[in-house]
Amino acid sequence: MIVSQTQPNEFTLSTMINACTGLEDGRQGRKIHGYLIKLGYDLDLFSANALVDMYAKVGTLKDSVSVFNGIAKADIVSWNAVIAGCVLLESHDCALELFREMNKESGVSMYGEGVGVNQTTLSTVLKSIASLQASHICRQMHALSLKSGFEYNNYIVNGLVDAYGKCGQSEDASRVFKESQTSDLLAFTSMITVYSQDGQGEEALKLYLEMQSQGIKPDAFVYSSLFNACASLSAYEQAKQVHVQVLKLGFIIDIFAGNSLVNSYAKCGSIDDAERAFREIPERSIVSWSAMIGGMAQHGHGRLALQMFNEMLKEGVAPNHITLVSVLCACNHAGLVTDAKRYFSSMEELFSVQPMEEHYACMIDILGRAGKLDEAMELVNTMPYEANAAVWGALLGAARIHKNVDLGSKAAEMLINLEPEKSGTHILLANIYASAGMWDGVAKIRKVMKDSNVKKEPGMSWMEIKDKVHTFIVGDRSHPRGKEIYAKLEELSEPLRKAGYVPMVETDLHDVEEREKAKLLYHHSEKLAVAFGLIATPPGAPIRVKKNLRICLDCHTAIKLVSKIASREIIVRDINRFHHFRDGLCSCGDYW
DNA sequence: GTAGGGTTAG
Repeated sequence: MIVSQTQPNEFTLSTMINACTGLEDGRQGRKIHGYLIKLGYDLDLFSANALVDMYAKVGTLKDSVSVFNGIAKADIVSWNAVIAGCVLLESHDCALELFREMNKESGVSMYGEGVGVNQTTLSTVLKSIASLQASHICRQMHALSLKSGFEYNNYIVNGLVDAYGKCGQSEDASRVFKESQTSDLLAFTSMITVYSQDGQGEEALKLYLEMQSQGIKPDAFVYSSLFNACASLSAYEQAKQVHVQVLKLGFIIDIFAGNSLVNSYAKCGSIDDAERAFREIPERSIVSWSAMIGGMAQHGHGRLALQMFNEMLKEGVAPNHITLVSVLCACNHAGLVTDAKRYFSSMEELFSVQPMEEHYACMIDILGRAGKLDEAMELVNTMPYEANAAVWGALLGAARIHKNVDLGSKAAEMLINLEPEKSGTHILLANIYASAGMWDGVAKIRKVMKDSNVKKEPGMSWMEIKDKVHTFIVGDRSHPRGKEIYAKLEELSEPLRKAGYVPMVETDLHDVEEREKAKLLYHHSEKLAVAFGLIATPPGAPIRVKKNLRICLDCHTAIKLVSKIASREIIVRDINRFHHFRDGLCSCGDYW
């Protein structure tokens, strides 16, 4: 019997195209497309939609759009697929444009019923909104989701939480999340991520507990965000606990969570734990290396950071622009000016990374800190960028260290123009005036701050004991062990005085009486936190403190002496870097 | 048939 060969029909072929998409075989997909045309099936809507999807995922956006444009009567799946293609290839404006066009056709069009939008459409478009950080459009999409009754769909909830979060609207994200009452893992992850990226580490950890109490099983995504929450809180014990849970759950730690863990331990003040975590990552990526090098830089271990960088190069890993910022940063914190110059001038040739604004800012900071103010200014004048706040900030810092009133006032003026709301500029300038004995200048700044209503941003410090984070604000007595803390400071005042500590009352800009001022200064948040550390941890244990601003000059001096008097290692993470106080000295070498 | 969450610097 003769069996005639069966010709594939359009159903078979569209199924095969989907298979190619799944197998990421774009070449095969293209071949089948040829078949479809040859057999005259290319006008079949199912096949065309499959092609739009296939080209977007394993071909080119151009081909995807071209097939889409050839569809006579695109249905909602065609639109969703082509929009998803734009999102996938990060043509977010294109995605929004198509979405608008699609809406235009939502009414009664020349083909009759419009295609409308469904949950898939909104969920896809929300991703573009997140990437573009378009908060205005996000609000519109939210309204549209409510109008369409999609607010309880997990994809939509997750999309809205994510988009609001990326647009910097964490309160809206949190409202959507709470109202949805979802128990979806991805929505929880998005919300936890929003909190941790918004500096609300406590909220992130709380939500993680709630998630567990609901019996939702976490995965590696959740942990990478959680480690970031620990990093932002500088919560070392928390990071360790979460790390133990990851190990217990038997996750072979994935690269993202591993990188977050390295970063977290470094930011929590333990560079040794960070390095152990780093060594345990099976296949280290450029992010792992950058995190490790950046961590060492922040801790002031410049030479070690450079060694790490060389090790990375030996392993054949190419640095990116962030790695090189970290390398320069390492040179900066360790005062390695010559090395920095070498890396800066050869980075393009050796690593094909063109110096960006960040690299210039870093290099200017290095030169300025080292007292090479002329060289720094020359770089400012010759670089291909307009000097930004980072550059003027670096110059202001250099002017403070090297007591250069002219440069200081110039930089401060520029900075106040660029960032009028920040009080730190005024305070640094006051420091410069004070160190030059220009008290009328200090008084003038005090007046300017009062008149222009620039409030000194409240300094806060944190100290973690077991799994609790204790917060301190200047002069605050509400801590349960407040009495003991103040008694400890009182007890320290005599040995401090004997060791040469003189309160630097002059540069304090609080508008209060002189005597009141000395008291305030002595009860700065970082001093309270350190005193608490002394009474709440066993003798000899390191004390880890985090501050939301730069550590103040007076506290820096005092804590150096306390480290000697109390024989304690004291680690303070301020907004810029770590200060390791030991035996009367600080790892920053007093340049920060 | 079309849709979702995570990492490094300043």
